[in-house]
Amino acid sequence: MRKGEATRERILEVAEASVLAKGFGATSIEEVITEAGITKSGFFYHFRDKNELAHELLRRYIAEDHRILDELFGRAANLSDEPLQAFLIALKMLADLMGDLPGGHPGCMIASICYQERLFDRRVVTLNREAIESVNARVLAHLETIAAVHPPREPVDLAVVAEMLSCIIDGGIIMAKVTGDPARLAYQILAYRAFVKMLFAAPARDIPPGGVPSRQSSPAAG
Amino acid sequence: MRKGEATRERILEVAEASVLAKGFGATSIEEVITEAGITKSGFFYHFRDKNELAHELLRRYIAEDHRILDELFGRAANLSDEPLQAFLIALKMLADLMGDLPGGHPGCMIASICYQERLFDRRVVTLNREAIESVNARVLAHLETIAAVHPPREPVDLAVVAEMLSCIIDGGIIMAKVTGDPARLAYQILAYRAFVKMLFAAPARDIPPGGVPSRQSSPAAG
DNA sequence: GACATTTCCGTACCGCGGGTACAGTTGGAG
DNA sequence: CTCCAACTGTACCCGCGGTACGGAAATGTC
Repeated sequence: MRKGEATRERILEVAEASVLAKGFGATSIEEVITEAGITKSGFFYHFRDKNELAHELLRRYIAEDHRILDELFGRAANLSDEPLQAFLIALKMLADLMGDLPGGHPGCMIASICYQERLFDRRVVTLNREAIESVNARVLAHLETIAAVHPPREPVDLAVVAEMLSCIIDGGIIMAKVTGDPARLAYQILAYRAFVKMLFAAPARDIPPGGVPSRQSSPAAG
Repeated sequence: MRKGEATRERILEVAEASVLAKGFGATSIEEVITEAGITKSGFFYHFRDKNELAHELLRRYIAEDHRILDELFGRAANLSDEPLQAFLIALKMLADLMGDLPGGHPGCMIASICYQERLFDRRVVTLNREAIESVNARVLAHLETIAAVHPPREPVDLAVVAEMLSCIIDGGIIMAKVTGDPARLAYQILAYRAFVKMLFAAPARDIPPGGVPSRQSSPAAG
C-alpha cells in the first residue's frame, strides 16, 4: 500500500535533483526511472505525464521556499522589534544562505519552468504565478509595515519594490549560473538590501522615537 | 552563391522568432524548415547541429542588444551632459522601450539558453557569459563616471550595482512572463532607476555646479 | 484458503524530433 | 561536355515521451 508512496517520493527526489542540475527539458524520464530503480510503467503509474511531474515538483519546491522564507523572517523578527531592521537582517541572512550553498544555488525552478512554459499546461503556469504573487505579497506586507514608520525617501510603489526582490533573486541566479560564480547572487541581494536601507532609513533627523540606532551602516547579525 | 546566404538568414529569422515565442526546447527543426521552405538536409548543410543554431542565434541577439543599448545611451548622452542625468534618462527610455513592446518583451534569449545549458556545448555558455560581462562592463563605466562626480551615499561595489541592471531585466522578464503582465518589466527598471538616483543624487546640498536641476523627479523625455 | 480487486510494475510498441547517409540538382570554370 | 563545388531532397536510425496491455504482489471478502 505505502510502498507506492515511497517509490513516488523517490521519483520526485531524483527528478528534482536532475531538473535543478540540468533543467527540465534535459531531464529524461528514462534517466529518472533508471536512477530510481523502476521502469517506465512505474513512472506513468504515479504521474500521468511529465506535466504532472512538473506540477508536483513545483509544488514541493514552492512549499519549501515559503517555509525557508517564513523561518528566516521569523528569526529576523526575533532579533529586532524594529520592522526595518528586522527586514534588513532577514535580507542579510538570505544573502548568507544563498552564498553558503555549496556550488551555488541549485537554480530557481520557477524560472526554469517559466522558460519552458510551452511544455506545460495551464495548471503549472498558474501555480507558478500564484507562488510568485504569494512571495511578493509577503514581502509587500513587511514593506508596508516599514513604510508606516519610515516614510520612503522616493515616491515608489511598494508592490514594485517587493517584486524587485523576486527579480533580484531570479536574475541573480541567472548571473551566478552564467558566470559560474555563486557569490553574485549574494551580492545582488545585499545590493537590494542597500536599496531598501536607503529608501527607508531616515536622513539623519527624521528618526522616530525608539527607532533606528545611529550606527545603522551594518546593524545586521553577521 | 549568395542564395545560400539568404537561406541561412531565413532560417535564423524563423528560428529566432520561434525560440523567443516558445523557447529553444520547444522549437523543432522540422517546424523551422517548414516555415523557411527548405528541407532537413538544407538545414544541416547550414548548421552542423542545433548547438550551432543556438550559437548563431545568441550571437545575433547579443549584437542587436548591444546595438540598442549603445544607441539608447548615446541618445541619452545627447540629452544631458551630466552623467547621472544621462544615465537616468537612458533608464527611463529603456523602461519605455520595454513597456512599449506589443505583447511584452519576447523573452531574454540569454536566460532562455541559460536554463537549457545542458543542451548546449561550452562555446554557447562562454558566449553567454561574455555577453553578460560586456553589458555589465558598459554599465559599470557609466556608473564610475557618475561616481566620480557624485560620491555614492552608501558604500556599494559599483560592479554589483552595474550587474544589478542585468538581474533586474532578466528577473523582470520572468515576472512579466509568469504573471502575463508586460508592464512589470518596465516598473522594475524604473525601480532600479530610483535606486541609482537615490544612491548618487546628493542629499540637497552637495550638488556640483551645473548639476542636478531641482525638479529631478521626472527629468527624462517622457 | 479460494477469489476478486486494487496497487504496483514490466514488456512491447508507437510517433515525433534530432541527426546521418547518401543520392541528386544547379551553376559556373575549363 | 565535363568536372567540381555549392546546395537540396529522400530515406533511414535512434532516443525519448507516451500508450496498451499484461502480470505479480498486497489487500479485502467469504
